[in-house]
Amino acid sequence: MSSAAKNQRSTSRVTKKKTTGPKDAAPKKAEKGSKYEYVELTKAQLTSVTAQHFYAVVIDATFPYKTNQERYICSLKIVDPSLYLKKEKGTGDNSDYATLVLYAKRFEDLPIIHRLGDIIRIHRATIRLYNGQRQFNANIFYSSSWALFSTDKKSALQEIGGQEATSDLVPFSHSGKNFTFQKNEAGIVQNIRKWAQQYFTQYSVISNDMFTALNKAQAQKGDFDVVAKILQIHELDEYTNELKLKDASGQVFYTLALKLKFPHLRTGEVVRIRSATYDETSTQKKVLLLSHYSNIVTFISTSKLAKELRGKITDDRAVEKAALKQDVSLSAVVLTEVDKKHAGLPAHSLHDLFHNADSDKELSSKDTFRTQFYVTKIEPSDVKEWVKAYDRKTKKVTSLKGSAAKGGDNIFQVSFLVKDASTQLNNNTYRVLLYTHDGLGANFFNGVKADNLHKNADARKKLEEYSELLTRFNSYVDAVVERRNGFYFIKDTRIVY
Amino acid sequence: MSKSQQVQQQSAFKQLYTELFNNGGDFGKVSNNLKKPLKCYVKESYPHFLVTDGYFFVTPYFTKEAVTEFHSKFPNVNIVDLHDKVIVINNWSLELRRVNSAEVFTSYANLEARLIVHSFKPNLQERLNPTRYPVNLYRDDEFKTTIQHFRHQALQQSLAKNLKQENIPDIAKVTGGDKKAKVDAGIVRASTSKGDEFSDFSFKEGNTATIRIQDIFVQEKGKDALSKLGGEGDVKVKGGARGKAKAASKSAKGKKVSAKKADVAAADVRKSVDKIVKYTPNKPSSRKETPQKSQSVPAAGKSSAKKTATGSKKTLPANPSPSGKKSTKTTDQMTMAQFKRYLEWHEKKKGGKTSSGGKVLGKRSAGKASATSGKASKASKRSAKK
DNA sequence: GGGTTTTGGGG
Repeated sequence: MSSAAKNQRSTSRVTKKKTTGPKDAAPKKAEKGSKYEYVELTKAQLTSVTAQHFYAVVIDATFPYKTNQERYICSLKIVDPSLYLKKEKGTGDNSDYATLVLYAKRFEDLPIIHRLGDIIRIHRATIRLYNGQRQFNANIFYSSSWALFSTDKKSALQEIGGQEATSDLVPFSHSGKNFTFQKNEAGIVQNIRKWAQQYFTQYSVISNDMFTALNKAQAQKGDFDVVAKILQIHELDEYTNELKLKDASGQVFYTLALKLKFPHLRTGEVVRIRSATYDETSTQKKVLLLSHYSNIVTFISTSKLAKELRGKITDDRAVEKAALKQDVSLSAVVLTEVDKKHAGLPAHSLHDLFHNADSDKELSSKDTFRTQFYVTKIEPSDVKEWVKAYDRKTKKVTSLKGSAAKGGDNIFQVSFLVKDASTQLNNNTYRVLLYTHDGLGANFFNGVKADNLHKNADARKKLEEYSELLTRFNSYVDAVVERRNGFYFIKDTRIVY
Repeated sequence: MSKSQQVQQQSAFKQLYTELFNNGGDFGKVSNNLKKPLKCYVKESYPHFLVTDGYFFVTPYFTKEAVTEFHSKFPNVNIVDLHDKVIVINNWSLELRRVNSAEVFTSYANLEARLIVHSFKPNLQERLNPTRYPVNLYRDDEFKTTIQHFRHQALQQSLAKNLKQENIPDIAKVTGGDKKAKVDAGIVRASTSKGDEFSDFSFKEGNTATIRIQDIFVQEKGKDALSKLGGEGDVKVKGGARGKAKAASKSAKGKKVSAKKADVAAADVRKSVDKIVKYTPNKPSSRKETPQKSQSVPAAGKSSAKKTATGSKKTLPANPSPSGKKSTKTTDQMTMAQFKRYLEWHEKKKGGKTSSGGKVLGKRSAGKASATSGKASKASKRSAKK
């Protein structure tokens, strides 16, 4: 009858307290087979006072939030093969759904939805009609329980290595200490998973009536939902990421997303924001405000909507171009782009690169890293000395100053004194080198080659402008660096402004 | 060098605090037209006292004079019971402080612009209009960025001053193929200041002595009000000086505060009342938890505005504390949940240090804050939140 | 329940 049971919570979340935990995900009462009978959302008896069990696909969710001293809530929108399309005429392919409200005494007892399209199993929920809609209630603090199954191969957290891997029939997270699974459930999970994949492939799921276009955000009275592509994730500080979003309307907005709360977000992905408000106090850039119950979720891989938006929305850097015309801009500008071949290279902070690289086993075993920083100072301060004559045999460099022709090749020999969020408050600055003697970083200055800057006024002027651009406030460099002899050299990185 | 705010900033706090940072922390350089009385809503009064301008909440820091004057003029009103009330801050100033942002949530990147209150009064009858849910100014995207800009300037200035002699690694030195070469060779100290934290700032750090809300609580409810109720009177406050050990020793010295330079601007703060909170057509609002015979607000746009003689000493709140007289009960104005919360808060703090700002409280602080009253004006209503 | 805590940079 039951299989795949685990002793520990399968969730990766850390249970801070150890108070009397809620009951098992699947309270075991009878010893006989089908203890739980799963009903379709549409079949659940509205008149029944008995708790019911079901499997459903999540298409929206709040983040679990505290409402008072003793309660936490998580509200979801769910669908299944019996309930997913509005039947009324003129509603097009607008989605229909039931709501599921889970109540708990602890934050840890509620499900965190990072991705739409995943499957949730509920035991012992009650149902009623609320505002003409089917609403299921699950009191996790009493006897209800939940379990989340990933529709894609890996859950959102498993994809970033933040959660233990599980097989197809094991939930990546569940309430309670234990999880039970009846033999007949395997088919149910596989069926609804397949249905979910097809459903997201054929429909938008998040139909137009379920979100607001960003170019209409300012006119909204209260909060609204958004569907947009993440153009950029800027690490504002140790705890916060600033997302640069753009939706189908073409409007760009920024919003702050706590790293701990939304660890699964990645540049280029399409997301849905459940509840945001227009910030009337931001005058330098468009900003969306989030609340503690706000959520930012991605879509399962088969999502038609996400796929369309990923391909349709592009970054024209219009905001940045305008920002660079101001004396001081509050919009972060990432000046560079790294070669596509490093797309999968994980990023590391300067703290890791300079304070942990020799002590951490993982870090010390690697020599190529992706990293972001801002340049506080550039040496030589005299731009004309950025390019030197280099003798490959003696490894000696010579200033090109003076009329005498120098032998050897012209190379860039520049040192950037940089800093980032992980080192924001300390008294250090870190050396990252742009030395092109071996070819590394040769294209950094976007086409400006290493030439005698004492003579080539044109090149010198461009580099002086880049010097200013690099060291100006709110300018950032996203680079790939290679460690050689304890030094980090920029490579495969190019300024795009 | 500062930004061009083409659009008028709607939040008074954001505009004020931003200007302070953009002017190097010098309150004297902040636009005088912004130095007007501040009318704000008291979002919370204990264990944290927070006021809002309709958009953001910040912590007001009361000087001893402000507290003394308040208690003198409003003998039956507890500062700690001002939750959900409106107050008008007639005399104030701003100052920059270096703090530990890991402990002070109304700060960012170890910097805090503090609103020093020299004189304020309650507008017990006034209700402000509903506004957006107030959020922490120090968590605002643009404001955080403004503070980063401030630090960026300080760092670059420090670097220009301390790293005059350049030192670029020789190519011969970096091409050895030495796998064991350590990366710490790339670490460059920005300034010669002691400690690991960057501290080479040029701004004049504020040092106005203020009174912690916990002390005001004890003053108003009695030194053992808390312990009597099960909590501990000995509470510790987070924040203030940077570094715990440092904070303790520092405050222990109890340095005196020079009352002169103190608030250059304090004196300028007068003019007419600023319309901090947007007023709106009034509509009688009724609050559930505070049974107050709230006067229904006049129909006009501005409203109930009881212009209680602000500067006069005679004024007695038409409608004192809920109980009609100064309350000493710690449970006043609190729901069971809130009560439980503050008891827990005290419980958690006990055993900690006693000082907060790193300054001594006792001595009079800076500036002879002359309470200038603006005319309380545009009143409005604020529907009670649940 | 389409919402507002403090853990006061998951809540």
